Amino acid sequence: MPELPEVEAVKRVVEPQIRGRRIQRVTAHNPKVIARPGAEEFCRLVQGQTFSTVDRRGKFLTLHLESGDRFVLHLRMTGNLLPTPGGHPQEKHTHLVFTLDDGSELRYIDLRRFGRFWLLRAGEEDCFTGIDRLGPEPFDPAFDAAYLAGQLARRKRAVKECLLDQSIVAGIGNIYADESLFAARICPTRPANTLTQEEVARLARQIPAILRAAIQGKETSPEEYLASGGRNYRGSSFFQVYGHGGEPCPACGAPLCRTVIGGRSSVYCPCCQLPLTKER
DNA sequence: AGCTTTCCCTGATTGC
DNA sequence: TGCAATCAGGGAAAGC
Repeated sequence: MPELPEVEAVKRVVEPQIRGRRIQRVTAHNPKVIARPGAEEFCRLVQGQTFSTVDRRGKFLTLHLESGDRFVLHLRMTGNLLPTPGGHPQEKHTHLVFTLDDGSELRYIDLRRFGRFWLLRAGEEDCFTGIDRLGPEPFDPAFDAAYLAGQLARRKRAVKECLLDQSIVAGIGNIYADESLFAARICPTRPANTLTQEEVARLARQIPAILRAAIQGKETSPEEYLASGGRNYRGSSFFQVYGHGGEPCPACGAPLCRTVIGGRSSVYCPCCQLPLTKER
């Protein structure tokens, strides 16, 4: 489940491998991963173009082409973007293959087929992908305690659900929502509008800190990335609470609670992240 | 506008 | 051994 740090890791490892490479051919094994335009037109328009830079915004990647055209890509749950040498064995669930001018390939692999590609022409405004509806990047100076307080104050839903809302802040998924709330010592079920100023300030500070640390931990080489099939982010030993329900809290030793919030599996410490009490 | 529900997908796991 | 039910979850869309 790639979130901001994993998508950033993909950007960093993929960009230098495709930049300046000309696309000789595009093969769409599964047309459904191409949301716009149709698969046939997509392949025709992209063929012969040359890759330029790669950008990340929230969990979206934008692969720029030298013409000014660009792909937008969302990996959703199980998408992988994998540069491979020519002749590399093809994995199951490979939906899209870009054959490059040095014989290497850029492949899109996605077990559950939730991921999507969009092609936008040079200068074309993006009102298709959802990037235009994203909230600020967690590293943007605009994402501060005052902004977050304003967003949370008008919502009654659980604070964790708000962190998962991409229009409030971009890039957080289930893992880093739990990790950020643990670091800020806030119970994930707390109604968003009941957080104190201090709690909001802690959360606004911890979110970028947790994500920055995760990005640093995701640094990978092209060889290592290829060997993992583009799934090097699967490791979870790094996490304090995510995936550790029932185990002792790393801070206080109390058993971590597992519950479901907004349909998402959630883990928190019942001792460090106290639920709302009457005094508050 | 905010919130809830449903849908899209397949592999792993569980139950009979 | 085999088959069905359940779960995992990011985001769009529809309905309240």
